[in-house]
Amino acid sequence: MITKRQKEILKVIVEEYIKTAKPVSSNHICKKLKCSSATIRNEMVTLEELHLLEKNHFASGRIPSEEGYKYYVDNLMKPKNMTGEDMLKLQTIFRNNSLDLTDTIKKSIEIISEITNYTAVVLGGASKENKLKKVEVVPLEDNKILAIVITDKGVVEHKTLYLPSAVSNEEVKKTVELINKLVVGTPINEVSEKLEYEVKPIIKDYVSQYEVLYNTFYDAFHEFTTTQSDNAYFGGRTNMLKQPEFTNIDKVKEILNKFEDKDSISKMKEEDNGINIYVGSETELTDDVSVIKTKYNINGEEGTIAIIGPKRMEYDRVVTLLDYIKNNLGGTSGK
Amino acid sequence: MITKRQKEILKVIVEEYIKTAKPVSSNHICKKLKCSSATIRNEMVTLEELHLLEKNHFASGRIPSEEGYKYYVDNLMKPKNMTGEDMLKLQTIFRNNSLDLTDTIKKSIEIISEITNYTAVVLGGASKENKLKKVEVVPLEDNKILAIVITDKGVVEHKTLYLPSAVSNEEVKKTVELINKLVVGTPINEVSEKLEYEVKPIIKDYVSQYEVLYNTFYDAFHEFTTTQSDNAYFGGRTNMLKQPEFTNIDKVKEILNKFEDKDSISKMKEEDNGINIYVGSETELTDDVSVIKTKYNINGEEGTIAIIGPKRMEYDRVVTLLDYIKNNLGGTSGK
DNA sequence: TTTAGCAATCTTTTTATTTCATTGCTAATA
DNA sequence: TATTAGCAATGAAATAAAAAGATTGCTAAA
Repeated sequence: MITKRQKEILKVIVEEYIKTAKPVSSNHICKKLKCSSATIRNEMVTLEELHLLEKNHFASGRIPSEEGYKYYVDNLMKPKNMTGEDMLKLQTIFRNNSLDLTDTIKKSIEIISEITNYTAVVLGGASKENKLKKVEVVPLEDNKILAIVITDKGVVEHKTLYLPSAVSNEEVKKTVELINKLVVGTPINEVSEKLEYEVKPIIKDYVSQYEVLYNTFYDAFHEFTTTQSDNAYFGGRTNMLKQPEFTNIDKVKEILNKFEDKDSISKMKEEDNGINIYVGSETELTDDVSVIKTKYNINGEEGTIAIIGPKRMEYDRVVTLLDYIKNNLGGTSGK
Repeated sequence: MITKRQKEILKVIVEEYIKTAKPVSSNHICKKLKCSSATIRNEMVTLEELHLLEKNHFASGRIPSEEGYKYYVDNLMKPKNMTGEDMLKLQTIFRNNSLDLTDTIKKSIEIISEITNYTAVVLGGASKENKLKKVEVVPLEDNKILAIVITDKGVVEHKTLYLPSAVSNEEVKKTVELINKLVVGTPINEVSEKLEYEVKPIIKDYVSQYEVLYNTFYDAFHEFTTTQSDNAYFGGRTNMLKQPEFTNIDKVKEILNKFEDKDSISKMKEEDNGINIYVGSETELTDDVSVIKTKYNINGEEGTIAIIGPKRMEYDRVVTLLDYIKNNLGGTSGK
C-alpha cells in the first residue's frame, strides 16, 4: 500500500511536472510539503520501486511514469473549477441559437483546442439512429442529377449522379417516389439492405432501365452511410508542435501521421459512458500522448469527443471542460 | 547579359539543389559540364554579382537566391514529362464517373500532395456564377426546420433553423414558395440583395410573422454565400515537415499557422490564367516557401488550385502535374 | 580564356574540461 | 523508528579547444 504522504508527493510531482515539463527535484517538493529533502528522497525511492516514478538519469529529478499518471488520474486528481474566461468563451457558442448541434460541437472543440493547446476531435458526429426522412432529386444540366438525402435529425448529404442518357426523367422520378414510399423511416445503416431486398424486386416492374438506375442509387446510398460513420473533425491538429516535449520533429510527424489515418482514431471509440482517460500506451496512438474522451448522445445524435495531448496534459482541466460541454450540449439543443 | 554557359551552370545548380538540399560546389558541376572547377568558380562569382546565387558562408557551395529561382522558372526550366506512375494515380480519379467535379478536384489534390510531399489546396471551389436553383424546407421535430439551398451547378448547402413557435408551418411554406418564385435563377452572391429589396416588401403582405421568418432566412443565406466563397480544402497540410529545410520547429509552426489563417491563402488568389509561380517573398506566406497555382473554370464552376512547397520545390514536375489536372478536369466533367 | 595549385575561410566533428543540479548513502539526531 | 544533515558520486549540459574537411578566391602558369 501507498501511504498518505507518498500520495501527496506523487500528486505534487505530477502536477509540477505537468506545469513545467521539467523533472521535479526533492528540494522542490520540500517547499510544498513540510519535511526535509532527504525524507522526500527516501519516499521517492519507494515510489520508484512501485513504478510510479521514473528518472531520466542518475542525478535528474523524478518524472511520473505511465503508471504514475494513471494512479494520479484515478486516485489523486481533483476536479478543477472552470476559469471564468474559459466558461465565457464556451458560452458564446452555447448561446448562439443559429448554430445546430453539429456546428456547436465543432465550434466547441475549436475553442477547446485553442484554449488548451491540445488537439481536439469529434468522431462520427452523425448517428446510426438517423432515419431516412426524404430523398430529393433535382435535375441539373446534361444528364446530371443531384440526389439529396435527408435524415430526421437534419443531416443532409448530396451527390451528383451521372445517368446514361437512355434513362428518362420520368424513370428517375418514379424511382425516387418508390424509395420515398418504401424506405423513408429506415435507420440510415439499414437503407442499403432495404434497397436490395424491398426496392429492387419492385422497381423492376415499374422502370425499364432499372438496373442502371438502381445501381446508381445503391452506390450513392452506400457511400453516404459509410462517410457518415467515419467522420472525423479536428481542432488544433498541429497543436502538438506547441508542446515542449515535441521538439523532435520525427515524433511530431509520427503523431500527425496517426491523425491522418482515421482508423487509429476510430479505434479509441468503444468505451463506456462518462469521461475516459487513456495514458500513453493505452491510446492506440503513441506512447507519448494521452487521450481524454467522452461519448455524447443528444436526441439520438451520438458521437465521441476526444482531446489529445502530451502525457503531461492538464487532465483535471480537460476533464472539467469536457464535462461542461457535455452538460451544455444537451441543455441548449432544443432551444 | 548572362552567357549561355552561365545559364547552364545556374540550371545545374538549381536542379541539383532541388534534388539534394545541399549547397552545390564547383567540383560537382565540373562533372556535368566539361570544364574545370576553377572556370566554374569564376562564373559563379559573376552569377553571384548578378544576385542569382548565394553562399551560406565563405567556403560553402552556392545555392540559388530567390532571384535565381525566378530566373530558373522563367527562362531555364523545361516542362517535365509525367511519369507513368503519377499519371496512373491521377487517372484512377478522372476515370471514376461517380465523382462530381468538386470531389474530383479534392481527390486530385490529395494525390498531388501525396506524390510530391508538398501541400495542396483548393480555394473557393464553388463559383459566384452558381445560380439559385431551388430552396427546399423540411420540418424536423420540435420547432426545427431544415433549409436546403441548391444551385444549378449542383452545390448544396443546408442549415438547421430554429423558429419561434409562433410561426406556423403554413407561413414557412408560404415564405419558401415566395423565395422560390422570386429568387430562383439569381446568382448566389446577389441573393441577399434580392431578398432585401424584392422579397421583403412582398412577404409582408402574406405572412404575419414575416420579420422573424425573413431574418432567419436572410441570415441563413448570408452565411451560405460567405462560407461558399472562402472555402479552402487542404491536402497534405503537414507535408512541410517532410522537407529537410524545415527541421526548425518554429519555422514549421509559422507556416502551419499561416495555413490556419485562410486570408493569407486567399490573398494569393487574384491572378491571370495559366499557371503562376510565386517564389519566396512573392507568396504572401513566408520567404521560405514557393507557391504554384492555377485557376480553373469548368462550366462556370471556378476556383484556384495551389501547391505550396519549399522554395526548393520541383517546379517543373508540379507545373506538369497542374497542367495535366487542368486539362483532364475539363475533359471528363460532362462524361 | 582556361586551368592547376594552394592558402584562407568557415563549418562540422571530435575531444576535453568545467559547471551544476540532484541523487544515494551514511551517520547523527529527535 | 523516523527524520534529517552532510557529502561524495553521478551524469547531463554548457563551454572551450582542437582537429578535420570542404570549398572558395586568388595567383600564376598554360
